[in-house]
Amino acid sequence: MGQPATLKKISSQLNLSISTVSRALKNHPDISENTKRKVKELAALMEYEPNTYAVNLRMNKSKVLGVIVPAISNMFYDSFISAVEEVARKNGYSLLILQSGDDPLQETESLRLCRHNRVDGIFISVAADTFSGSIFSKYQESGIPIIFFDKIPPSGSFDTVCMADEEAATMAAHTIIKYKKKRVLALFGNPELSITKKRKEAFLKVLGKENKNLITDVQFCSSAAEAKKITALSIDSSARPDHIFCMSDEILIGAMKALHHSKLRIPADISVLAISNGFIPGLFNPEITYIETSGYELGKLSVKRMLEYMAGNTTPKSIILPSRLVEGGSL
Amino acid sequence: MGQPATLKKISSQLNLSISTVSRALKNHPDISENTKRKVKELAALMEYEPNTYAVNLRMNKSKVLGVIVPAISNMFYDSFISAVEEVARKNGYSLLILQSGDDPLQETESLRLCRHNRVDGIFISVAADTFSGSIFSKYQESGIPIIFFDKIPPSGSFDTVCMADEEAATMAAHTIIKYKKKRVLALFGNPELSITKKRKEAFLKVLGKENKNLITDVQFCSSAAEAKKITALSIDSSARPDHIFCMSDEILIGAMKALHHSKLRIPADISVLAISNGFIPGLFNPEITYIETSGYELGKLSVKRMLEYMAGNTTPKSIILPSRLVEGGSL
DNA sequence: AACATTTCCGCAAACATTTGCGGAAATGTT
DNA sequence: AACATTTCCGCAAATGTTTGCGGAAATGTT
Repeated sequence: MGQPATLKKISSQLNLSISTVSRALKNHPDISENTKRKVKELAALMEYEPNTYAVNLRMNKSKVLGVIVPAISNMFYDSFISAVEEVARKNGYSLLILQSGDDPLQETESLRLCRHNRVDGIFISVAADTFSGSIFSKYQESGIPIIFFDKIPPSGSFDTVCMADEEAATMAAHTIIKYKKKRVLALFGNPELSITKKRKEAFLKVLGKENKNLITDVQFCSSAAEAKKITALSIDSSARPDHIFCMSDEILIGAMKALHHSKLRIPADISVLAISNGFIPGLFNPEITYIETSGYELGKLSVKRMLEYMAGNTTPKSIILPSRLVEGGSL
Repeated sequence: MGQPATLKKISSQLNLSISTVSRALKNHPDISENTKRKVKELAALMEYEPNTYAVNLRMNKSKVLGVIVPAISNMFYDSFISAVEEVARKNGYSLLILQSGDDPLQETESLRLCRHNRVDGIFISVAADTFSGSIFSKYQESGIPIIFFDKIPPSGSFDTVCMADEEAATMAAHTIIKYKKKRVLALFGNPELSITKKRKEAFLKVLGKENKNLITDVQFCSSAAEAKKITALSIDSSARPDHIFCMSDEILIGAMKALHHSKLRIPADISVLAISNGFIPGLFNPEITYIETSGYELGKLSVKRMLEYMAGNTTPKSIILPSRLVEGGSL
């Protein structure tokens, strides 16, 4: 394996033209079976591998998909990326991965990098502070398909693949009512995110009207540490909640740390319900009951939509992944 | 943002040659400040972005690094990738991510994809079943630098960046002795992996000679489920261990599930010590004492080594990341 | 004013590939 | 045997850059 083989080298060895070799390797009908065989044999021997850059330059496409997430080191995004990688690979695509670090500047920079690397499509879960969709519109106009997943821009008509946020939150609320809880501490994430808004509204819509004698304390926390602090404060107060609802894994982790510090028993003294990717709830004792929002499934759906889009179906779609209740022992 | 701008378009608008525009944008001394200014202004206006493929083709390098891991969805590899992305980005590199799924075939295929995409360097943690380093040697001969991290091939002289496996295991053993444990259930991972071998040997080296009246039960488990089963069996047996040592996060999770099912108290009835990336131990109550092996730090070291290598320092190096004990409440 | 030097820029080749077009040779049709 | 058709292959342009080389114009030196 010295210098990589090229069409030129193969062609000169066989006294053929470059174009003939190129066509032979792609089974072009113009080329006789005989020469095809000879070319393919030599190509295999020389471990020929087409130069992606020349191909991409010529074809003006890259067979690479960009993925932009706030952070790679996060169970949800991991499973998402993992699924995307799997399906993408099967369809001949590779993945370029960028983190935005929840920073709009770095997010824009990542978009630029995607364009710079001429990716064929972009998956993006927007940073917490991304306020406007204008940047995204600009990229879409330039023809490169963008699929938004999980966290989507607040405005604009884009292609989105989301959890059934309303459904999950509604399901959570109904479950809480079913268990006849009296005082609920409801922990939500960053209030600026559409995902938070959607979940909160759906949650309150049910708890507000269906149940008069249920007190709901809604709190926002944008980190596990904050969730821990708020939970600790709440369970030490005179009006201790008998239930905690956590909008995400991160929040669940914070809440559980606070609960561990107290001597409260789950679910006897206080019950817990979360919306989660599924991994974290299983680590606690008892396992936490949760409403599943699978990053893995979301990933699969996203690639599927992307391939569809690239096949020509470009009218914006909003795809929603249904959720389901997974019983643990915390409720 | 219609059709992407090219040097040609800029040059024709300014009545300059392509080469002049190219040079102006790179501050070549041959070009006058005046034309430089004009060119740069128009380039900015047209949102010119050099076509990576043309550049890569011409320069024969890609500014992309390949990362091959058994699975993306794994706390350790996440944090590793996260660190690599951070540092790589700062140095102008992007990341191509592939999973091997612990499958040697897919691993080879991933290597092929890296070559196909003409990456400038590869980071790889080998699949469990990768037996020989011959494939890797072949790639190295072709000039593309490969850095092995965490799980490295059993033979051959390669560039490696590893945890201080011996040190960590030795530290674990000494800690166990210090706490005067009598019966230890020691859970290790896949026995075929060099990382398992190294940790097991170092661990037994200490426990074997320094302490005669300490019984060590060594078991191998290649999944959390298996670890759970083995732990459950062990703690139900007549000779119940008073300590459990877990070689990895995955094993810790399995062991803890078994412990949760029992009524044993930690650390009163049974103590726990793990080698871990740091995230999982903090989720339990009490938090598990662990010896830290930071994927994040490993990632930083790996990129550093890669850059060094690409700068010309190509004599193989074996870099080791020291470990430290993090006190929880499980011991 | 004649020459040497510097400043600034363009020509053209090269990177590896794809593909429309044209054309020679072989085969088929009267 | 003359013509039409098919089979098989090469020419050349195009993709967007980078860069060695050469050369005209401007400036500097006697």
